[in-house]
Amino acid sequence: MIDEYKDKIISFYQKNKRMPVYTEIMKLVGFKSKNAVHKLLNKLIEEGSLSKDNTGRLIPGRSFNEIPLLGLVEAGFPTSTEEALTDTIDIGNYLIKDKGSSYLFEVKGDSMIEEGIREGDLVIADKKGEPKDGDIVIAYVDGGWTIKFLKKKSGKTWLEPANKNYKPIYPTQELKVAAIVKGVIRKY
Amino acid sequence: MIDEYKDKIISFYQKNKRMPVYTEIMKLVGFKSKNAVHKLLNKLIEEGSLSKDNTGRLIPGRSFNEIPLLGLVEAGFPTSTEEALTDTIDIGNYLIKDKGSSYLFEVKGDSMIEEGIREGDLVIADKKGEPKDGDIVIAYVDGGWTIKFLKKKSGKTWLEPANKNYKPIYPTQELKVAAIVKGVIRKY
DNA sequence: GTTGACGGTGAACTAGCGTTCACCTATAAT
DNA sequence: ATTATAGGTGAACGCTAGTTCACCGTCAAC
Repeated sequence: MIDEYKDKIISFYQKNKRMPVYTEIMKLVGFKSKNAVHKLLNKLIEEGSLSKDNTGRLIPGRSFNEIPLLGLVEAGFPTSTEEALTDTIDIGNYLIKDKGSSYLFEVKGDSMIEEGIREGDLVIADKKGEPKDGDIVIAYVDGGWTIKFLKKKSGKTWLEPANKNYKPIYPTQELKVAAIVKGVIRKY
Repeated sequence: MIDEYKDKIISFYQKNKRMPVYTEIMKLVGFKSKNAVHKLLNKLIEEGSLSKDNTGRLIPGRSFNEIPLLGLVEAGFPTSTEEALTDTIDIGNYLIKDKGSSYLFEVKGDSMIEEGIREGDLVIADKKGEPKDGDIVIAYVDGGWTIKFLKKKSGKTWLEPANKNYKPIYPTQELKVAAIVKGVIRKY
């Protein structure tokens, strides 16, 4: 019962990007009294699904933005119902450190295929930060944009693909590293 | 100036998982009057960074959860400052269709390497839905959990790795498909 | 049968939120 | 020089949110 209520509140949060107020929860779960809502919320807070910040305002709990991380594939789904669902992750926070300087790009071509980056994948790139040897970067080189490994050695800087069929790129004119790739996401 | 204000409000939202109230915005941006906040918000709403729902409550705009998608890597960063930043994506919504039946697993081993799924990657798997031929699945087979391609043909069902060094798995006892892989994420 | 805990209704109270109005001060336009 | 506009202060106000109190029926424990 209480889990149904929680799910409804979570749905509301997902949909409206904010927590519902008492009267809205009343309608959501079918109560006729704000006091019932109050007691429900206290329970949810007690079990940790929800919390209030220092000003007493309702803020979503972990289960609102995060999804459970069940460990290694080898471990499979936890047998003992409940338990072990401790770890959860907010994918956005996991992938994006510095929002505001992060951008997504769609990958074209197979030059990074051996690194597991395929055509159609999205890569998360951060404009901030100092690119290091070995980083995957979005770079402007010799008149075009590309995604490659950045190599730095003894003062030289060049790009290397992750595909035996392509050759390293030793810039003839300019090599501008615009962003460092921080993550890859693929949807099936 | 106004963009600074917006960034501060966004930061507040990221941190507290809720929109600030007028007095909080006052402190955030250094105003001494709630009316100034009111006028600021009207501007932000007008330019679409923010909005109010039908009950008049403040809800975050697209820029709060989403990050810009700049198109193909080949296109690089837009030259004309501003413009073309139209497309943005909320990574969570992009990857997860049915929250509540979605789980994350960490990949071990290299059996899916040719599909671009590597050790250490996280996969998003959905318990709901009917697994089809060709889907990547989390399955329990012959006493262990694994991630593989699901193959169905003429009444037979088996698993295939994406690695020439491994052989297909024709289940001797049981084959239980527990979840369908909907996405892959990798962090560098 | 009695008691107590649980989960809910209904009503009342207060703090504070969002709005509005009057007013002020630079800066730019005329 | 004058005017209009943008962007801010300060105060006042109505409304509603969250809280609290009194009360009630149901079910389980004793």
